[in-house]
Amino acid sequence: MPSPPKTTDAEIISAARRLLERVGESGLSMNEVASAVGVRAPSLYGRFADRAAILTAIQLDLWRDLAGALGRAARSSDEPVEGLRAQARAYRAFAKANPRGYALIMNVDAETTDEGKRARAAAVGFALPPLASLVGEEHALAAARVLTPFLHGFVSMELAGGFRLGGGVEAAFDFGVTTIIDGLRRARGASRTNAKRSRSR
Amino acid sequence: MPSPPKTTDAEIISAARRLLERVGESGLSMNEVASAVGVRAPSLYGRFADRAAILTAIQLDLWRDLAGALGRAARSSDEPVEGLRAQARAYRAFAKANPRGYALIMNVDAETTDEGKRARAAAVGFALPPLASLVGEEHALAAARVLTPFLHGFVSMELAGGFRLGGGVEAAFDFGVTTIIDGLRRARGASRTNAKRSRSR
DNA sequence: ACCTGAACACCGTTCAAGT
DNA sequence: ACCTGAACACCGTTCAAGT
Repeated sequence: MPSPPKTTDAEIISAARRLLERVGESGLSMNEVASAVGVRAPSLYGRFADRAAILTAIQLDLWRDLAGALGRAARSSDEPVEGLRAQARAYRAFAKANPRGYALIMNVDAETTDEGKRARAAAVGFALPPLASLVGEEHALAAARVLTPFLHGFVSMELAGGFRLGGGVEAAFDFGVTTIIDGLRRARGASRTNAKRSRSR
Repeated sequence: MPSPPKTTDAEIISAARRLLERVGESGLSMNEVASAVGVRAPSLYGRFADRAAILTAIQLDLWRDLAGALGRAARSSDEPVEGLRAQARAYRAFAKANPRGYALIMNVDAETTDEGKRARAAAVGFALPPLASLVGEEHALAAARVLTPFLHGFVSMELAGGFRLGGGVEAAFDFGVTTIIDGLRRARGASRTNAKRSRSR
């Protein structure tokens, strides 16, 4: 006499994600996740290997959401600078909407699956085309390694309660994005520090 | 018949810090901290309110170390660009030497005491003088809000295992620092986006 | 086929008892 | 004065038993 499932993987993940935002990673217990989907803790082990597997699944979910938001932003404009600005805004908005989740996917100790790595690469990748048209194909990766760290650093400092010395955080963010894009434009061609070799000579 | 102390606060903190780097924050148990200093877990509660208090004490210790390293770097050169470069290198070196500790002090969920806030402000403050001579007193804070997020973002992405797309991470870091300093120099005076008001007109 | 209570080894924390 | 074992409420996880 087979028992019908009381829940699904997807329901567990989304319940766990909501719980994560409410109680933080260390507060996310198997008991609470289970009771949020109307089941007992041991039942979760039929679907996920352990607590870490649930966290990993949440991460994948978050990476996909972030990649989606960045993709939409990228498609919002053909003009590279405007496209980059839109992505920057979308990135910050995502982090502010999912602060605990954002911290989770950026965590040092986070385990990642191959799927997670792919979703992560996709998210990072959306900045490359506009950067390429801004600084040239061969400097796009180097440029991404300036802009992306700034975005991550800014929002994670903001979420951690930084920027308390006054002044608008919104304006500071825009200023940072503008300054970096300007700096990158200037570095175009001039710097070969981070290019493997300079062919055009 | 008074029992002599078997350990000290300082010994506990430094043992806990070593343990943190080895096993990570979630692996740092009161049992292990206690046994590392030759005592039983309940004894720790005579010195620290709870586990969170030990983590907070570790954070203060780390902020002081970071502030010390940045201060030394700041004093290494009078030339603002060279001073900023030295601080950037010191910042990255600190994070790489204390990866788990670095993650701890930057954590969203971290509690902070007033002492911690002061040590944190001191650490951030060392970049202001060279930035002031680079972009002017009134834009120094805005400039710090571009450079510091980049530094934090870069090292935390590096520690999290980012930058796997090839190319030298070292060179990428230098390129970022250079690009941002250049961008900030150019923005001097031109941008009033993030200044409260423009007096010089 | 799926869910469950009971059990195990752990954890942070409290507290009365020891010296 | 400081340290300790015992106890409590929790936690993740396993597993035999239920339907």
